[in-house]
Amino acid sequence: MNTASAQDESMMRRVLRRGVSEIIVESEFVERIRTGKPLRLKMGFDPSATDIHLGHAVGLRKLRQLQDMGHKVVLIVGDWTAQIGDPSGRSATRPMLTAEQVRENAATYMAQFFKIVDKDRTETRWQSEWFGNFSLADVIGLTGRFTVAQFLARDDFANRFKSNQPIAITELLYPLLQAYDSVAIESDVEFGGTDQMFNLLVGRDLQQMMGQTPQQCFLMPLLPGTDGVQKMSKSLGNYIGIDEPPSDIYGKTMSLPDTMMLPYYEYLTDVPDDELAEIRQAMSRDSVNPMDIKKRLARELVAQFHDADAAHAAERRFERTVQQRELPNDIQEVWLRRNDIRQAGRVSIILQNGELLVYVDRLSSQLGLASSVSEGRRLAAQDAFTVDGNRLNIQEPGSGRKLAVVKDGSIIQRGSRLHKRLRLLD
RNA sequence: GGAGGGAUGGGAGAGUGGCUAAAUCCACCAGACUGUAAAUCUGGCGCCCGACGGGCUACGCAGGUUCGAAUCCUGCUCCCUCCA
Repeated sequence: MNTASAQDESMMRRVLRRGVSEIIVESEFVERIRTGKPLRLKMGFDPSATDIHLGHAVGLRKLRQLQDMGHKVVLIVGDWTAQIGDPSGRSATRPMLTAEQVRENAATYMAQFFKIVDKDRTETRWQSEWFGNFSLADVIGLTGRFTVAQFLARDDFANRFKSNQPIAITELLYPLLQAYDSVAIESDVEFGGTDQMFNLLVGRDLQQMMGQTPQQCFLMPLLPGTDGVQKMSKSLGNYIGIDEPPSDIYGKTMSLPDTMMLPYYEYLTDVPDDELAEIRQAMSRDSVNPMDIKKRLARELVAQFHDADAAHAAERRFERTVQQRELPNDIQEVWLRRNDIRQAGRVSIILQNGELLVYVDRLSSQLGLASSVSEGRRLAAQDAFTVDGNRLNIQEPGSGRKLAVVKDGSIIQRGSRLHKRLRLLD
C-alpha cells in the first residue's frame, strides 16, 4: 500500500506541477480527482488558425495525462468564436469564414490534435449545437450578467483601452461565448494558456450563476518560441509545428537558445524530474556540452511526433549538414528548361558537356533559393551561394554580377542549410 | 450631432515640396567567428532589365496643384480623443 500511494503521489505531482502554471482552485481539483469520478475536461479551439505547434502541445499533453487516468476530453469546435477572434490576437475582426472553410480547418486541426490526445476518450462538440439556436433574448440574458468594468479587468482589454487601441464590441462577447460553452457541456475542468485566465474564470462564474459546479481552471505556461523571447505563435514565425517533417522539428529545436532547453524538457517531454535536476546541475558545472543535451531534446521531440527511427535519421542529417557542412541526401530537385536558363543573358553561352554559364542571381530565383532576382543578386554579392561546393569567383565585367558554370545535377547552396539540385530539361 | 488628432516598408517609428526606395530601432537574411545556440563584428533588407547604368512601382483610397508630392489642396474610408 505504501508503494501504491507513493506511485499515486508522484503521479499527482506530475499532473499538478509539470507544465502547469496555475490551477484554480488546486485544492478543489485534487478533491474532485480523489472522488475517482471521471471528469469532463474542456478544451476549445477556433477553426481559424489550423496548425498545432509545441506551444499548444504543452496543454494537449496535459489532457493526455489526465485521459490516461480515466478522464474524458470534450473538444469544442469554436465555429462561432472563430468569427470574432480571440482578443489576445491583434487583428480586431476576422473575416467571416464559410461553413466549408470551418469544416476543413477543423478537420486539419483534429488530425493534429489526435496525435497527442486519445481520440477514444474524446467527445467532440460544435458550438453551433447551442449557439445555432441562440436568440437575441439569450444574448441579452448572457450579456446582462456582466459589466464593462469586469471585462476591463482583463489585462489585454485594459492595456488596449489605456493605450487608445480599438476594442470591438464583439471581442467583449468572446469570453462570454467561451464561458457559455462550459455551461453547455457541463465541464469540470478547462484548459488554456495563462493568457486565457480571464476567459476561463468567466466560465467558472457563469457556471455558478447558472447553478452548476464551477469548473477548475488549468493554466499552462506560455512556451517561448524558437527565438527564446516571444511566446510561440504562428504569426511570429517562431514556432515548431507538430506536423512538420522530422528534420525541421529537429533543426528548429537545435536552433533554440540554450536557456530554453530546460523549460522545453519540462513542458514537453516525460524525462523524469530527477533526471532534469541532474541535467541542470551538469550544465551549471559546465561538465556537459549543452549541444548534447539539446540533441537529446530534439530527439525526444521528433520521436514524440514521429517515431524513434525518424529521430535518429533527423539527427544524422543534422550532424552531416549543419555540423559537418556536408550535403543532405534528400536535396530537392528543380527542373528547368535549358532554354529558360540560356535566356538569362548574352553572356550565358553553352560550354562543352552541356555546361552552362549563367547569372547566379536569376538562377537562384528560378530555383526558389531567392525570392526575387534582386534578392539573388544581393545574396550573390555577399557570397551566400556555392555551386557544387565552390564559391563563385566569376564576375561579369562592369556589372559585377556573379556567374557560375552549372550542369545537370549541379547543387546550388544558399547559406548553410538551403540546397537545390538543378536538373536540366532540353 | 460637434470639435480636434491620426493612418509611412514585417513591427515600432522619423520625415512638412526636390538632397527620399524613405532616418533609427527590432525582426529577418548573408558573411566572419564557432561545440548546437547565443553573443560579437561586417554587409544586406522594393521589383525588373543585355546592369559601374537604366526603368518601374511605393508612404490608407481616389482625384488635383506643381517642372517636381510621403510632404500642399479636395473628396472618401478607417482609427483615436474630447464635448454633447
